[in-house]
Amino acid sequence: MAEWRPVRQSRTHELVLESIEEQVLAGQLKAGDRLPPERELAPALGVSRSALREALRVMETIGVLVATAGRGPDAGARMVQNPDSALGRLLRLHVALGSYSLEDVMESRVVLERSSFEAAARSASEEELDEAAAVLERMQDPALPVGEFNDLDTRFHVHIARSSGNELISTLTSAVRESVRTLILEAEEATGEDWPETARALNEEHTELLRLVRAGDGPRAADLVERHIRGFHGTLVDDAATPTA
Amino acid sequence: MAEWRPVRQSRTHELVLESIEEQVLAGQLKAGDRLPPERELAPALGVSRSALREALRVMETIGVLVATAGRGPDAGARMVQNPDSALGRLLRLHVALGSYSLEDVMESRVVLERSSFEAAARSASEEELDEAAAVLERMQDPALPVGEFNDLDTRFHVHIARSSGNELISTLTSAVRESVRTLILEAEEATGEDWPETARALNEEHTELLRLVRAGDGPRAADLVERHIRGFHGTLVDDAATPTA
DNA sequence: ACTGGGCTATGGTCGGACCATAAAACGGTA
DNA sequence: TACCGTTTTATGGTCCGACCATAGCCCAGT
Repeated sequence: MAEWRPVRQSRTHELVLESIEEQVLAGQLKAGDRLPPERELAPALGVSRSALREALRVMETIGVLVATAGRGPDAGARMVQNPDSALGRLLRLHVALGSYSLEDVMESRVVLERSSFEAAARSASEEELDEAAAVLERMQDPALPVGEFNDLDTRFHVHIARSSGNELISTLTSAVRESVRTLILEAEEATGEDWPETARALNEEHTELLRLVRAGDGPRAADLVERHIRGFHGTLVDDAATPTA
Repeated sequence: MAEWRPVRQSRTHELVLESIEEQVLAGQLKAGDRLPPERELAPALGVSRSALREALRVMETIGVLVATAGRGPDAGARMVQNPDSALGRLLRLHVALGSYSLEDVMESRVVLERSSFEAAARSASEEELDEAAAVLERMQDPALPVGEFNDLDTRFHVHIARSSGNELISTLTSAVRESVRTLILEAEEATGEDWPETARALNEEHTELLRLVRAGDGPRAADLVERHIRGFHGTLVDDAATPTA
């Protein structure tokens, strides 16, 4: 006997969603296109404005739509391509809810960033690497607050990912890194007086990473970034296992 | 002079969202917890029910909340962990809108699945691999419709990813594969009378992949899955470049 | 040509009514 | 007491109509 899932028909806003999604998948609704005003579209679809709005909100959450009030050609609901914040929030919440273990997240970072660094060593432009170098420069300041150090750290990694030329991998890298932002931050703050030494060591690794990428040495860069991530996330995983240590 | 982004205060539902997200991040709202009924929560937060509902809809989209009507302990809005469909829809729409090129998607699959197969070769259980084998078994039928073949194909890959033990990577694998589902399907259908031969070749590769995983030969399995993906996605990318070819 | 004040299109919010669903409470009968 | 059908009620889902907020547009007056 087959299994029977409840059919759960209706839920108007889901139908609306399907309808819009269909248009997107069929290519009839492209990035940049404007949707009709809510007050027109709702009756055209035969639903209430509230139901339509809930569907639009979903699209907005996914990062394929923005809505701005007012008048003129830029007002109203427009299709866009902004996956980053959407993916970020999604992973952040799921990590917080424990959908994914820290080990899994660390392993994913390793996989994604090995690829990023290898690709960056192959194809990143001088200009992009200079920007990454500028980020590292700012991280040298020993008086830098931990929070800012952490943000620049993320920025460096994401920058390399972007420079690798693969939009999807760099979006994923950014989202995964951001999902453990507070955890990393807490771990860094917990180092207490050892922080300056930790920061120095991290800076050294980052500098070497950039050097290897510049030298076009993909394999070595990949290996180092793996050690780099395991090194720090590793302590994180350990701390999580023995909280008071 | 620094840049000034519009501050865009309010948007009530976003504030509500932040408030809920805060509770999740603080660990005060865990998977399985129930939220108060909308009619209580809305006034408690000082917002209208509609605004609250839009925030809840966002949470639902992200896959951290489900809402069911009715009475009893299982009714109402509950926190859950269901990232898969959320990520699937997100990537599917973004691929459709052209946020990511086919090359990027293919490259991401390579990166993710190399890791999956390597890990599976290391740690997958006999039982899980038997299930993967059962999927392959069903794909042998030469009379199988292309659509079903495609779905089973996805299932095989996702199954291996799951068996690798990394939830995050397997979720990503599934979502990425699903985002190009229709594209792959169209390509397969376009093979016309060559389809049986194509299917046979794919089956052969799948069988060999499973054999390598069973043998615990991670490196070779990774290399083969890379060739496997590039082989088929490769034609896809080429076709996209020259549509009428 | 400029400037300022109203106009209007558009999304955002609100409150309240009503519908749909599913469990729980109830009550009657064997 | 055990069962079964009916009613109640808690809960999300939908709809409507009003009003608020925002930002470009239009036009009158200088």
